[in-house]
Amino acid sequence: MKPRPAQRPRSAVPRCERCTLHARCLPLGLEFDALQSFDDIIRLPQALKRGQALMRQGAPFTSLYVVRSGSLKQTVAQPEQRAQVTHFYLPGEIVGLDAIGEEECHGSVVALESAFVCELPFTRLEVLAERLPELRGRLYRCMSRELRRDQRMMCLLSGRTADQRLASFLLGLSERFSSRGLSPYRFFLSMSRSDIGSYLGLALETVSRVLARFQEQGAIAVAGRELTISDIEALEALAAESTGATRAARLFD
Amino acid sequence: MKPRPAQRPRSAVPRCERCTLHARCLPLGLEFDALQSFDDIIRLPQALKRGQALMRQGAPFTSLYVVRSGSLKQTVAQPEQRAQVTHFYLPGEIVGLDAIGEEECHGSVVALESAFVCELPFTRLEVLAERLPELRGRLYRCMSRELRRDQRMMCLLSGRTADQRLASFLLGLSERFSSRGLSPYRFFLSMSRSDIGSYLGLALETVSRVLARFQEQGAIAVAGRELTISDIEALEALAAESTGATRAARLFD
DNA sequence: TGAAGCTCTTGATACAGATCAACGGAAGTA
DNA sequence: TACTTCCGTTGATCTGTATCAAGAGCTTCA
Repeated sequence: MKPRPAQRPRSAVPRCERCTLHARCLPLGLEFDALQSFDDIIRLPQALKRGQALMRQGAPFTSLYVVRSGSLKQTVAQPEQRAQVTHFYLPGEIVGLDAIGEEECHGSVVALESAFVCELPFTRLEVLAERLPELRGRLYRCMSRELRRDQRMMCLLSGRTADQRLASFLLGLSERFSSRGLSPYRFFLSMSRSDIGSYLGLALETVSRVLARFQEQGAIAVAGRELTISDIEALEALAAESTGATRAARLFD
Repeated sequence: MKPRPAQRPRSAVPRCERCTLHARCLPLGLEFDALQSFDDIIRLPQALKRGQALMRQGAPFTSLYVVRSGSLKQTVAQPEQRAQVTHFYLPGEIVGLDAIGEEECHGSVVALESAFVCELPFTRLEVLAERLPELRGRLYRCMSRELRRDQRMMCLLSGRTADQRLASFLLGLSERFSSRGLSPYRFFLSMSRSDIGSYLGLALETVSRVLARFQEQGAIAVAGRELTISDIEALEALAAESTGATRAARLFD
């Protein structure tokens, strides 16, 4: 069942401006008037319950969504293959950039916990972008940044050990939470070990084992899904770890 | 604005229109006038010799490039890590989309063989996109498509065997060549085994061994870098192969 | 013509991580 | 309350692929 957007009158102060995520969201850098226009095309935050789908793979693409609170995962199912987790979305991040220019959604997106998302109907966004160069630039930049992020992920997936993948993953989360004003050292993993494993190309048992080892080594403390980074430098060292592969890399220097 | 003579000289016919790649390139779908404008901002094809760099990681980003002929690879070097191949570019493909919105190039791009590229200075492209909605759409679509491509790659890298990766890689190349009017069954691998291995997250020895095995099985024939797909269905079966992971995936049905 | 570099192939061995299996706890449900 | 289901942990084994090693072709260049 699709959550229904509430109707609302146009308010004098753009809502986006008052949103706590404003500094990290798409309309960043828009002038007051532009922000007002942007605000007008947004559909009010929709609530999602844990496990509820925001998009289904193959469904027609109509809107981008910005996460306001909570978190979501994207999964892609390919024929003859286990569905894989391809993204985790945190507040301020944009869902659906990979569906632009196809008529259909590339993967399914599901809430990992109670969440709110703002809907941006894409055709209206395009019309608006026509007269707001700033917005166009923001959109390009977001997509380009995502391209780089995906490439970093590709580098992580080929060529790096389970330890390195997990350490990088935790550091990445830490940074994302931190830049949202939350603690970089203590946060809640809204995804299961199985989700993490799927995302990182590891078996869920491996995820569990490596986390346990990191804890033994004193880099982190885990209790269920509550995670504490107790020694971030140790974790960074684990992410960069000099392995055989790295020794070989030195030959290129 | 260029004054246009009443009677257009032959040179005013947009070069893009006569380009054999026109049907696959960025300006696809532009009207005559728009194409003319587009043509105006292109810098004439630049020649690259094998091994020559088009971009260097960290260098300032100024232009997108479209491959006219030949092929290139992108490599990303990360500290404490072997440089990894992240992309191969074939004619008609756009280099640099991942650098938009940063000031610097995300990876190095090097010619794998003699190549020609068309340069599109990005600021001029942006100005042009301001008044050509078609072009904007094309740009979004290109970036979005690349996002999906990268995600497919991520799925390939996590969770799939060496055989599946290699088979998918060959099929992907086949399709790209085919859609450029070249033979889908017989083509030249301009990249080394080592490049392929780096791209697919495999050791170069593994690439060599798997290719040899595919040949034994009658799916392909390889002689150095000359590749023939002798049984495309066999290759497709190898790419989709039902492994343990797949059996598990069936549980989700 | 040979020497020096490459790239590619092929064989032997080692190991990281998958898989199989069993169990305990938490959360929801009848 | 007991039952089911999901999630996480831990142990034992197995295997795909990396790594090490050696040699064969191909280019390039002196």
